[in-house]
Amino acid sequence: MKTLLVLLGPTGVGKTEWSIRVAEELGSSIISADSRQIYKGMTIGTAAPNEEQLKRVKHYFVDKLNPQEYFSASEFEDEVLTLLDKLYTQHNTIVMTGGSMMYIDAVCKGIDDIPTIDEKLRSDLQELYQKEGIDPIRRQLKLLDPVFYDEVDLKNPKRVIHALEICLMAGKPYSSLRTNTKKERPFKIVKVGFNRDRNELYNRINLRVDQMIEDGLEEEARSFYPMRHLNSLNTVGYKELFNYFDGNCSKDFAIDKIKQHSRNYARKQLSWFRRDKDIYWINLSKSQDGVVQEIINLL
RNA sequence: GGGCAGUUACCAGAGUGGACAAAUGGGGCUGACUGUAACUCAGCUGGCUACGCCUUCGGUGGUUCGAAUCCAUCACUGCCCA
Repeated sequence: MKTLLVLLGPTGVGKTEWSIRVAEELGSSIISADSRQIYKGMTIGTAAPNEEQLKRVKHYFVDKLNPQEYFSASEFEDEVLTLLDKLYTQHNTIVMTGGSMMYIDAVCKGIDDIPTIDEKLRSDLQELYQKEGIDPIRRQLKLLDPVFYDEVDLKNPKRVIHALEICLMAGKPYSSLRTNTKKERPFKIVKVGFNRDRNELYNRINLRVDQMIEDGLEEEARSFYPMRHLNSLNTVGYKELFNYFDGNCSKDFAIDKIKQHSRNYARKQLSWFRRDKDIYWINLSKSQDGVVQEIINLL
């Protein structure tokens, strides 16, 4: 039986190191489910696996795309499934690790087939939104897809706009494209979540940010400064420093914000993961003895 | 030693007799979220045996039907003069 072992958890919990240990034990490579580590050069700020770690285990989807390249959970789904096909000819178990909730779900549960929005439409709607606010967009959505209109959070511009984009792009209501079904996969999925006591997790995050600064995060961010408007750079650790480069705040303030936003992100990840009843949780604040074995026993 | 200003919930900070468990912001917590998701959005944030009750606005004592708001006094803090 082919198996995908998914190791997930909030940022800073220690996924990278633990997943490498597990992968080493299994002789597996690692598929990284991280929407930011996938970009080239964003190494320090995203706490991507370092050289030594990359040497120990082959990683996929790390340091792969240019920041200006488009990517999405759906592309991730496709590419991972293709890759798994190939890897399963050699291995029975593959490890996937990361904290990007939607990327993980895309692989495990599938994502509905929705047209990719072309840039013109995207920028047109964006312009409309900037100029006239959300109302005209809501009205159009109500006309084109009354069903979804009743479901969406109308206060969430991103969701409302996106729904309209899809309707216009597809030429039919977004709701008609939503299947609400979990796709079957030709492999078994085992999900393990790493967590820690909240205080410890937050301490680790804070210390890790200090370490990033020491390791040269500021320079790394500076190299991306000209690309700051790209979605890939709308990332904790960079956007705060951009703000500092702009002269809007002190460096210390930016660093504090990086810590804070990282903590907030960790919390949001946990909130997303908690919904998933298939996750087997391991608290790394308790004894770490036998963790690798505990995970392997789940297979 | 003298003068002035101040002390409000986790923090900052409104409120200067009833509409106050107390504006607002920050922070924190919880949650929603199927294609830009490290995004975007929402709720809660004194306690409780909760559509009602209880304890709060530095301490104490007063005035008043009623006080975070007025008076007295004590404590602490800041600025100014010695």
